Amino acid sequence: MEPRHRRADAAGNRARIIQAARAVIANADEIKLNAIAKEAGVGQGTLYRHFPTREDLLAEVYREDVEELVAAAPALLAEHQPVTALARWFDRVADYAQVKRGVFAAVEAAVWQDLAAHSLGPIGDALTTLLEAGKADGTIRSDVDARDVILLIGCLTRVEEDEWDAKARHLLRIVLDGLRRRP
Amino acid sequence: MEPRHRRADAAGNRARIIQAARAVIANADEIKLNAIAKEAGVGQGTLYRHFPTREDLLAEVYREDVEELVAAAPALLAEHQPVTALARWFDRVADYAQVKRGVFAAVEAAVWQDLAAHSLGPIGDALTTLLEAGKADGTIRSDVDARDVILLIGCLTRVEEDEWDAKARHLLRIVLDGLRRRP
DNA sequence: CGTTAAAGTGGACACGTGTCCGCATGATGG
DNA sequence: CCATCATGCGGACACGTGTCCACTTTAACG
Repeated sequence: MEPRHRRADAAGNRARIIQAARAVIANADEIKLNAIAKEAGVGQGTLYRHFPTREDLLAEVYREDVEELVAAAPALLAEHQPVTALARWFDRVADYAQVKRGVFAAVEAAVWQDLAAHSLGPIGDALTTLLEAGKADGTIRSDVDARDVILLIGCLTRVEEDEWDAKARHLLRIVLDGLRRRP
Repeated sequence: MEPRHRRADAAGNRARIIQAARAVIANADEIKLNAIAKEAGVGQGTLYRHFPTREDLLAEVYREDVEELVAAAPALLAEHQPVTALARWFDRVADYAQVKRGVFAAVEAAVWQDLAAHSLGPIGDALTTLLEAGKADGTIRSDVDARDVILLIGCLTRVEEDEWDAKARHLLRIVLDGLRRRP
């Protein structure tokens, strides 16, 4: 009486949807869900059951990038002072968002969806690690949490392509300064 | 061969659309453009010609609030030190966004649409006034402009209703600290 | 194997957005 | 007052999103 798990074909469809999504994202500049469904050779109902929201799909497509970002946090902490580590991590975020352009917004949406569900999610955990280290040595203000930072980082979503280089890191620097403990 | 101005009826329709928008916003919690058109007794084509985007319409509906916000800047500067004035102005923003809830996002969208058009727009001008005063007396970092701040403030858009009181001002405070000149 | 019921499917459908264009309307010059 | 035609109207339409449900497939069990 095990939960009567899964259906091999369902997993196949799921995989094919992700693959199709990658293809569409790579080739078209528009990301239309129904186009992805068609490309994958499934009905839209199938797509929407596997990925209830557009964000769910994109988050899955870019899961690896997210994992990389998450893994970077402890690594940076091992090498740098907490505030420096946080600064470097912000740099990574800027790099990621620069290349992945439109997708950043969607992934971010997925992240704070996690937050709404009272679970921080992987990115939130990574951030918490960085923030706690900074609080512990007194360089980060004690009244901030991962959620605050994710919200603040969200402003990158609005930065236009052609001003990215000029604005993104600059904005993150301002945020970082805001997070520092006031002397 | 004067520009062959106007059409009295067009102005009337425009006014009726705004009125209808107010009604819909007040009564329904959903803001559907076609519902507004219907309420106003005009076709959707008419609505879309007068207000090409949803933001244009909402910005018009809340023009008064925006003007109030704009007017507050110089008034606050007359009474307080620049940083304090900026802090108070942020408070106003928080108040406004708290009451106008969903609309804040749209108005903000309209604002940075202005920015994209290389004109700061009224809000941008108000912010510039505040920032310049702060730079002049050395309390605000010199490398920020109104656009940066508008982008940063944009994070309020994502704050949920039920955590507004706890988060909004807190986030604005962090931003403000980020804007301060580092001692 | 055959049965059975849950798991899964896919496309039709409802909805909101935004565009487009043939038609009417009202200001203007005669 | 009438003729003219730019200005403006409005609704039909195309499109993308997301939902729903009658039907099919899979795999556990006898």
